[in-house]
Amino acid sequence: MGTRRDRLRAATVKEISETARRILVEEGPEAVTLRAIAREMGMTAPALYRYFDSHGELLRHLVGDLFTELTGELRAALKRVPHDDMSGKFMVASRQFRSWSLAHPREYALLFGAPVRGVGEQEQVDFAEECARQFGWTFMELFLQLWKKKPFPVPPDDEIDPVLLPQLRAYRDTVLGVELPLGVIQQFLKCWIRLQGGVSLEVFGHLEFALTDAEPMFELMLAEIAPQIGLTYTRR
Amino acid sequence: MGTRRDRLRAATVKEISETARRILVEEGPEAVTLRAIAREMGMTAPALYRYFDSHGELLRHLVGDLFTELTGELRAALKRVPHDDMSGKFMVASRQFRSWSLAHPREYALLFGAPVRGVGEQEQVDFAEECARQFGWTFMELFLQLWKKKPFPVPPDDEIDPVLLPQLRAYRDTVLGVELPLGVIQQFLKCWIRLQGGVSLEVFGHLEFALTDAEPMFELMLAEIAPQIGLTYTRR
DNA sequence: TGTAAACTGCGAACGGCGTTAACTTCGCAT
DNA sequence: ATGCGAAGTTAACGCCGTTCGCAGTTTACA
Repeated sequence: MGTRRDRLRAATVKEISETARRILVEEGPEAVTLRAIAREMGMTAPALYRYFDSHGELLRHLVGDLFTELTGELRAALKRVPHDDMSGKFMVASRQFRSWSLAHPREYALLFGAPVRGVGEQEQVDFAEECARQFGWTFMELFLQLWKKKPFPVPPDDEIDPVLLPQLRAYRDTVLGVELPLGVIQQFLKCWIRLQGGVSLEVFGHLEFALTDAEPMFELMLAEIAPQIGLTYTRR
Repeated sequence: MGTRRDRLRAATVKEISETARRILVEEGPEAVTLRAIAREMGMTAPALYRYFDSHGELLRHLVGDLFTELTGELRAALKRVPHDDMSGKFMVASRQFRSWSLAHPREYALLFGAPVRGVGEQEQVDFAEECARQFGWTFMELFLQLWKKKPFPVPPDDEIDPVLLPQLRAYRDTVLGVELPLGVIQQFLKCWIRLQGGVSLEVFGHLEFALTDAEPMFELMLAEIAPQIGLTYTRR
């Protein structure tokens, strides 16, 4: 398997990814064209079809890489927090997510923006989708640790919206495959929606009508969420 | 002003807008091309330049129209609520915003998605921007009425983050031009971020990893927000 | 009323895009 | 050494936004 051609091929794939990434950062998502990538590499566009079936698949691969990078940074940041400091872990994960998003708005748009034509359609088992799952699991895992270590009050099943209940159950049993009250998942979703919702608005500039620096609002949100899940808010 | 040519011109502008809108709805944002619009109208693409300086400006005009439509629907819905029922007004406005967004995902992406190249750059005083302001004011106005009619507790200035304080003050004095505690604006932003943040995630499909129908989560959010601003949550 | 200006459309063209097809070149296994 | 398949090329097709020059029509004014 270690044949010379295989190594060359792997190197080329890597160079394509890196080139695409650089163009994305420097010139924005719409500049990530096959011809631009090829040009930058001293190749021609059709040659890229030896490595990716289409422009969309190349972008999807890029999305996967970005998810992996983001996940890596989150996990690295989490590791730097003492194992028993769950409040610290939650704060760090949330703030790190926001930081990465603000530092990489182009990339963020690709990962969490409106689904883009040519990126959305998956063929069979998707690489990018798996990376996204990894990312999601990072937060979910943290949340589960949180609850297992120091259970916070969650609503019993019969107080959860009957439309929501089966959805939560399906998600728990099919995707998560863990045993825990559905109220925990409801609480997780509530928190995650606030977190990512807020970050999305900020990254896309939809708070600029009133704010030049939305960090205080983000911290305010953290301070409001923390006690809901049995944590104590700690300043940066 | 009522010259024959002026009337024809106005009619053409209107037809262009409607055609663009129809293509947007039926085939998605990336299908709204000058050539497609012209084709559908029995014209050629260069002719459209007699009416809009560029593709981007045409899209910006479309954005303005969409904002106006959305604002109109919100105001109409608000009018159907008794004047003194502020809880009802808040619920209706929030739910109507979500409904419109879910019913018009393509349009929503154009209005509230990641800033699109060619749409973002404005030249001089912008039509779309003014329409967006109108939309924003609809919610802000409701919020002010809310507070004036039945003031809810808001943090005093010296409890607001010192980084946030001047931003809120600038927004109140420069944009709003009304007299009210800065804590009210902070509270408004907190609510608006939750509202639009949640709707954005849902419309863009970023809750589908766990939910097929996010309405219960939206209602849960409303139920949590309502008491924070002196309202009582009412079911749909 | 005659005429010049302004407006509105057209076709052709430029460069860029994704993608396909035919063709060459070169690495590598038998 | 030969033959096969991988990796690259060029040429082409049909899209796209945009510009230019030209025609026909409407308007405004002397």
